[in-house]
Amino acid sequence: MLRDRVCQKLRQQILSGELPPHTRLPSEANLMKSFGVSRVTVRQGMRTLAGEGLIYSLQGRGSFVSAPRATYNLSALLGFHEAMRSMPFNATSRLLSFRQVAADREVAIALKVKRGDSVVEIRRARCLNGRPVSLDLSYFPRDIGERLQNQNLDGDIFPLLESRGVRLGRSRLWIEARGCPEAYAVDLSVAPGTPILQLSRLTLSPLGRPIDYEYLFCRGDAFQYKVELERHPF
Amino acid sequence: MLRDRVCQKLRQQILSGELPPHTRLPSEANLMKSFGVSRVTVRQGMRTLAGEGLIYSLQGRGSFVSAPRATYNLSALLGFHEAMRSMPFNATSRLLSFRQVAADREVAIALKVKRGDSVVEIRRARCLNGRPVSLDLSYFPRDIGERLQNQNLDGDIFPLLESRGVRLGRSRLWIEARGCPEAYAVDLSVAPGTPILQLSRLTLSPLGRPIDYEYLFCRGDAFQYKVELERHPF
DNA sequence: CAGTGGTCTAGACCACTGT
DNA sequence: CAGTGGTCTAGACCACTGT
Repeated sequence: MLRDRVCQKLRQQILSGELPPHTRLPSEANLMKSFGVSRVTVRQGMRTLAGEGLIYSLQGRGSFVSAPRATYNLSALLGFHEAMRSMPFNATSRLLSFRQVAADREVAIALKVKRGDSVVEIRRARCLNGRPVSLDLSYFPRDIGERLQNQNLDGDIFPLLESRGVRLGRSRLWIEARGCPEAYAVDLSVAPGTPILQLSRLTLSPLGRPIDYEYLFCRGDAFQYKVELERHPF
Repeated sequence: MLRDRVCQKLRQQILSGELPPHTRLPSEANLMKSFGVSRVTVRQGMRTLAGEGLIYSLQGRGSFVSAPRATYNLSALLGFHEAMRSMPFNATSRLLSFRQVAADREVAIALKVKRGDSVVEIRRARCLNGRPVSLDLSYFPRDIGERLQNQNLDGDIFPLLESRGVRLGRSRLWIEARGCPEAYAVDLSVAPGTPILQLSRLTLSPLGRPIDYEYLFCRGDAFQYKVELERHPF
């Protein structure tokens, strides 16, 4: 179909990052010419992309690439790629480092190990449409972290752990807003001090053993987070 | 706008129940004539309604009224009307009975009262677009149920309770499929034995006191239920 | 076969934005 | 003012369904 050609071309350019967020798309008149189709057909294609959340239009000004704002349902206990699978975004991860470190106070308490005990730290950057949206710092008890050694960590860790015999149960989540620490500013492409969301998530085995304590430093403009809440916090 | 006239007229007919689910709408050609608009305008209106989930189209056959299939997020601890507020459906409730009864075994355990103790029972029918979708049986400890006496129970009970000083905390939910009991078949407009969903929901105060034990007998074709799950039940 | 929705064209007038 | 997206018309050809 003609309209699909318009969709696919623009979608590819957006998902690849070639057209970054808030870029103006060619005008409808230009798209008519370059694709050799009528205006209705151009508009049907644009409407499809708008429905996917990839573009938005402003009368008198033009159509623009949306900033990806995926809904990340944190209570479903899904990894980043699992959660993004149903979204019209191109989700990628990049392993930054994998090392053994001494547990600091917070990590030690969360993972129920002694302060200074050796734990496995994994740092990864998550991208949507080629732009960084979050930085993940995960800490695992040593015996569990070792099962991830020499694995491909560009995907989700949860399914990987499960395939290696680690069962997951429930997780607990804390959310706060803070200024972006200098150490993470470059990887997130924001200025230090920019308000970001920090999520801390502890995932437990079905029997309550700590499996993973994770910090996510998230650009606030990238996600909508969803957490099922009690009616009133108490 | 012309297309809005098409939308509004059809939407009103669907929400009022005048056009029941699976009814064929007038053909696009007929709508063009009766509204005096072009085909594109008719189709834009139809697309809006399809986006709202109110109609669906089959090539070569026609366009039809959708069966309302709302997503009812049960874990959010919302009442029926609260949950439906964002849906394009016309949600109504009807009080069937309000009485004091002796607690049977299951209710007594759930509400932590003695078997045979007096509890308040409220029976209500819930409708979407004028058609019955579920039958609710709610049981309250007597002191709480009494606060609902002489209240308007056509809306949600949760906000009503809260306005009368009862705080709600969390709820637990059980789901099962069963044949529709004869006693409820008429109110649900199904034949006895038709597979329906039975939900049992116990709602607790923030301090863990049982507030409400509720059975929902739901037509399976009316809802999509959503419950956040643990990764693996255990 | 007649009737349905799916796709597409060429053209019009409009409201709105920015210069 | 020129350029943008928003709405709408009249008409065409098509694939599909049911008789």
